[in-house]
Amino acid sequence: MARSRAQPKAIERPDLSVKPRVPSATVAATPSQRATAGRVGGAAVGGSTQRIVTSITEAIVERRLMPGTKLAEQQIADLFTVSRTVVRQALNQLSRDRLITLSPARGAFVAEPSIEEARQVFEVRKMIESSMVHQLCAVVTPQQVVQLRQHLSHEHEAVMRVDVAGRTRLLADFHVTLARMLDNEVLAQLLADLLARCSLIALMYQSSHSAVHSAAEHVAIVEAIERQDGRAAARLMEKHLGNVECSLQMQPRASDLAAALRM
Amino acid sequence: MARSRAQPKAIERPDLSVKPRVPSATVAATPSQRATAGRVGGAAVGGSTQRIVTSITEAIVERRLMPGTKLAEQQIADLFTVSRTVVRQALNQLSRDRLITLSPARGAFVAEPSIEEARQVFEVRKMIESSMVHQLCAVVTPQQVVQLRQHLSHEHEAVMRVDVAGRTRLLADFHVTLARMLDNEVLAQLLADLLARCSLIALMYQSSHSAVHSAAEHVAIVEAIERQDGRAAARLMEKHLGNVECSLQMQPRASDLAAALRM
DNA sequence: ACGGTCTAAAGTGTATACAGTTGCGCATAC
DNA sequence: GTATGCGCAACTGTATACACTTTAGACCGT
Repeated sequence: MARSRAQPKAIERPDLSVKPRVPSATVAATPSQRATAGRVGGAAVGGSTQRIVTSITEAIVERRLMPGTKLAEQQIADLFTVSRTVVRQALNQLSRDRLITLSPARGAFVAEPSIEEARQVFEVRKMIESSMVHQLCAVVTPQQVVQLRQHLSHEHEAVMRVDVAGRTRLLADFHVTLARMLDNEVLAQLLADLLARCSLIALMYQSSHSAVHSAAEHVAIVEAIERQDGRAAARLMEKHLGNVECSLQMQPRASDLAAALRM
Repeated sequence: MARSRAQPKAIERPDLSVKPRVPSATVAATPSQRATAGRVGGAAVGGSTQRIVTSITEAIVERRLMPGTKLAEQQIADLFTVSRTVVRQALNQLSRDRLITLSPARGAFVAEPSIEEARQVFEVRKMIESSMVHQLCAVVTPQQVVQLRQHLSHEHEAVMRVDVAGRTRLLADFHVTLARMLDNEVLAQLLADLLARCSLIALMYQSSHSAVHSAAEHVAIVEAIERQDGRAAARLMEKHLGNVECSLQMQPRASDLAAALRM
């Protein structure tokens, strides 16, 4: 064996498994799994690639892979028992999703979004989501309100039982759920993309904006939607996102400091 | 040579060249050229890949490649004198940009966005761009107004001299220019992405909404911005996009008919 | 002892080789 | 003459091989 390929299957893997999990599955599943999505029975072309993308995405969102971590191709290839070719495809997709950054000839690293980038992402989210809820108010159905209320109760449960991973996912899913209610897949995917980046941002700048707070604001938004009060809903959404953003900028934290030293 | 590789350099290439062009270069240059962008002197890692992405993107936007056209890997590899490995990377990026669709085990084809998808894209654009101009009105500088006026005059010139490719590019650039004025790269890239898709949509459903009309509406928008009248600007932008969209849906045209027959 | 340079190992970028699948054409049977 | 089945050619998907870049460790010079 010329290189480091040899291990029978996996050695010292940091838990890059593909778990089924709760029946939400939106955030981690969204950014890249659109490209070569289709096909069920036969080939499953992007099958291997997609499996890797999903695993790494989940690993990043769930904080098992910290920002700045190097992702060596051969190492990943060994973990998943595929060739580097497939791994490279996956890394390219992840790079497009802004979850990792590719440094030419040096390798792939888990992204470390800057505070400026965070600001921009939240600004875009405000634009999109305030318009979104505004429009939703005009066309929302009673069933959809019920669905939203159910989601809120799920959020509440997750917060209560201090299920960090679960509540993070649910809090993000809330926004995608709103997008899907407008029957606009383009919007939903766009937002899902931004939310994945937000997950990374949130865990870099350790949001002090507690989950409890977010959940409460979600409740207020849903109430405005139920009243079909578009203006209020839009305003609440903007405020909500502003709060989340503010609680980030407060602390240019450890990980960022480390990044600074590295420069 | 086992396969069809043999031709010295290029044979019967359908004009996939990389032209410098006018100093705008935004639409075609935007969607994918962010991933492995950096580096100037040495390696130029994505260099080859990026060259292919750019060429194909331009070819699609400028109607040299019609929707539904098959893009065979080996053929492209021969044209650019690279291996299929590089071509596949490029095709993956293009697929992520929604400019082509990858059919597993069948190959890559220039995308044929559906009318429904077109509707969704325009809806998202309305959400984003109306908020965008609204915000811009609050922070716009005199220099920026001057810049916008210059852009308008370029549009006017292009329309006058019936420069189809140029005017299409400029009309799209107008929107990206607005985005960049908010100092929000995330927003600009997002919008550029949507605009590339719009180019494809526009040339599939042959917009009857004449360029003259669009240019006139752009003028009205800039005037509102100059007055710093956020409400008016947002309303005008929504109306503008609505007009463009409407003029598409009117005619489910030839290409779409062909697609229908193909099914 | 500290700093610089050289060398070797590791890792990325690209090309090639191979295996599996799809699609098309031809031949044969009805 | 038409329809159906078989076989071959082309092409995609994946693995492997090779070249070049980066990087870290050792050795030498100051």
